[in-house]
Amino acid sequence: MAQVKPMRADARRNYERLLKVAAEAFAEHGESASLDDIAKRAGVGSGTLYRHFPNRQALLEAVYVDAIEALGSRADELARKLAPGEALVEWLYEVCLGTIEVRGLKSLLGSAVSDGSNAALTACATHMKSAAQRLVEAAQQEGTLRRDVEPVDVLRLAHGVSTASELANGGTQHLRRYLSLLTEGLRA
Amino acid sequence: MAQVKPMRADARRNYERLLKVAAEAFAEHGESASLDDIAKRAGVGSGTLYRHFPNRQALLEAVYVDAIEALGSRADELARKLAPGEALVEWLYEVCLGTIEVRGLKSLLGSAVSDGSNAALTACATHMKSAAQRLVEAAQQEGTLRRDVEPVDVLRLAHGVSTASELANGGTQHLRRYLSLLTEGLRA
DNA sequence: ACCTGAACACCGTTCAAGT
DNA sequence: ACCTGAACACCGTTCAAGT
Repeated sequence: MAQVKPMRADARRNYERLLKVAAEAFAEHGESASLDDIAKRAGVGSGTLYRHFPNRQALLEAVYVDAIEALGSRADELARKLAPGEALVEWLYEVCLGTIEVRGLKSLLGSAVSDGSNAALTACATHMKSAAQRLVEAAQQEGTLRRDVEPVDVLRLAHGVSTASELANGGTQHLRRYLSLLTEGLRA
Repeated sequence: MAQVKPMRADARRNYERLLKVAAEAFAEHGESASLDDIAKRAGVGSGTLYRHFPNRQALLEAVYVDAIEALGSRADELARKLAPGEALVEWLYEVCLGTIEVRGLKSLLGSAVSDGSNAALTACATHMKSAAQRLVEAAQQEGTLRRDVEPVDVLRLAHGVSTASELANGGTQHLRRYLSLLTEGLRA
């Protein structure tokens, strides 16, 4: 595999400034924060932003890679602590909570589990799908989860539950309840 | 109640042209079709569009009132033909199908069942909610639907199921299956 | 009373010119 | 190799001037 060529010092500095500022901007203004504004706040020409991140999805992915990684690890932690079925339910809860609380994450995860999925987010898509797969297969093995659902179905439905929750004042008051309705339906 | 003042002939003509063109534009380009383009295609200054429809939601609502009315009537038709529980399920299916196939309708129904709901769409919001209420209460009476769900919950969750379905190639291949997972969870 | 369209303040994206 | 920022083609929205 080709080693990634190290960036020039100024390029690396700009890249990191952009990431930092973008994270703040997405947190503040949501997933549709102005890219031009991000470049300006990072003290960088707009072209530089495009050089590093060819589109909004690429920037979103770069900003939230860590959060996605964490969700993946969380799946394994829960798998060690809880029975498979419970681990899946709890993981889905945390995924939903993340997509609601960490503004911008939802858009990214949404396109990650969408079919016409951008090649650029294959990375985080496969990461989420493999985490889901481990929990789904274990729960099916255990016999508590329907056998006719695939990992990607579960992720899409969780995305739907987040969307439904957000319709209530954009909050999380109903998240547990809405999710439990889904998990009732998923039960074997 | 105050009688609505009849519009001047040219105003009424513009209003109708705008509605017609907007319906085409939303169908073609989705709910975020360019308003400026709609005005141009209707042969009207952009200010005229704003005079009749102060914002995008207002225009969306005007375009889809009929479709919403139809969904409401459909609820009652189904209630006459089917057992309460089945009527609710079938109605939700048709609602989801509508929001996926009639581009632009989803955005409108989404904000209709959202809490921070614009006063302007109270009309179609109450319409959908009352249709849902009739089916929900009947099904609860019958004993096939959980008693801890409210009509608005059901509408929000249906919106979530549509969203989940759209993540699969924007199609309806999985709609029945995803919806049935939800209705399993809703069963008393 | 209603319409027009220029004007404004924003977008995202590209690319020639600079270092 | 990378950066800059002007330039372009778009938005939505407002409002003075016209009928």
